[in-house]
Amino acid sequence: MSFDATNWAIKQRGLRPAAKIVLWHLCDRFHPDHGCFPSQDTLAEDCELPRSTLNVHLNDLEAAGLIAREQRRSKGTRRQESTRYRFPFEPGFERQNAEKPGPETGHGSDEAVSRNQPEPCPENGESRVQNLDSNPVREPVREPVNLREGGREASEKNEQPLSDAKKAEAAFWRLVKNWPGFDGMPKEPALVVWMKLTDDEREQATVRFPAWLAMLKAQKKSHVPAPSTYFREKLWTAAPDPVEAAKPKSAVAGPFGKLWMATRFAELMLPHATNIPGPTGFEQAQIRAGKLTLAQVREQKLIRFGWPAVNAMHESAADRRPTHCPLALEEAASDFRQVHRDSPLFDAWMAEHQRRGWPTLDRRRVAEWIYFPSVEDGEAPAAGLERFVDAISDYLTTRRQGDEHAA
DNA sequence: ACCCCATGCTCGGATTGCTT
DNA sequence: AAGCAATCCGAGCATGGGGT
Repeated sequence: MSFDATNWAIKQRGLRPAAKIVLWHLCDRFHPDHGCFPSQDTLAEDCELPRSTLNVHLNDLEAAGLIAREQRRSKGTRRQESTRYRFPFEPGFERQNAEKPGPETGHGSDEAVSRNQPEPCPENGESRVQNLDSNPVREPVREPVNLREGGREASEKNEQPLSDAKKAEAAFWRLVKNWPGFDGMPKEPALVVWMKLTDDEREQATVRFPAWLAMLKAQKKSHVPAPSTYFREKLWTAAPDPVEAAKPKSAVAGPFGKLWMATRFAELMLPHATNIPGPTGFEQAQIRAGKLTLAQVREQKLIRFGWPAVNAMHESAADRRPTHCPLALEEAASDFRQVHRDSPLFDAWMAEHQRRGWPTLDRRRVAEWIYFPSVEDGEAPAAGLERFVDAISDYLTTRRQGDEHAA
């Protein structure tokens, strides 16, 4: 599955609920390297819909330009195979839609570029494949735009806000002039989409472009999506914000695993929150009655409110939901060792928690095996914890500075 | 010839939610 | 409550191919 793809699916608006579910499951079956080709039976089962209804929604999604279907046949046997589904964020999708001549845009090469079977085809109406011209994503030019001299000239001297059309156009050319492979692409669709963005979106698209390119490179993507796709799908939102980029990168980690527990311990090693609520009226009464001491109340409050991030992790873990954990802790976490929840070592760890005033783990709500910093035979948990803290000292320093800065 | 596979499509009926 | 539209569902047929 692809988180990016499902994330994209969930952001689509204006679809019927069931169509959105179909799109989501399609994206769930999408693999960045291999594509997406679930059988209709599989998809229908995923969506808990009958196949007939599934087809209705597939048609809707195709008409909305959110998917393109491509029938496949086995090369050897010519037997029909499950349909391949393409998405707008895939390079092939863009090329099919952008270069196919349309009644309004009028652009496109003479040769067919669709990978669909030539017969039946969109033109003859025997719609076993998509009707490319029904794609509403590609919109007609609403205002004349100068694609050549005007834009380039302006780009040379223009440093003002992107508020009027000419300046926005200039910014467009500055951004795309070095776009990989843009020479051979049609320019107009990209410019049209660009002009529809808000000033703020154009700025974000520009600022984040280098980070986005770097991200593609890191992902070893061989193809850079066309500018029109980048603008239309707002792909820059997937790239780290230059400000946010300074923060540690994270990964999704399951509860009680190495990285999850390392994150939990790292959070506990940070200074606790200071906005701890005072005793409630009931607690004050209990203190007056001698049933509780003020210190006990404060201790309980600290456990409940002192490390909100840890409590949030505990809540997620109760629902078996993972947590985003900083990858900076991964190396230190690799030394963690499994501890059984019914073992004396687990008890010793919880005793260490209590000694430090930390929230403990409930034996009944944890996994059977939990990872803790490695502890030698006869050694107290505190020693293992100390080694872990040493190993992540840089991370903790950065976090403390970050928290101070944020405060 | 018959069956199978994977898909596209249509139809009538049921359900649901909204409006009057 | 009645009417209406949207949505969903199950059944069935068609297409284009392969396998036996």
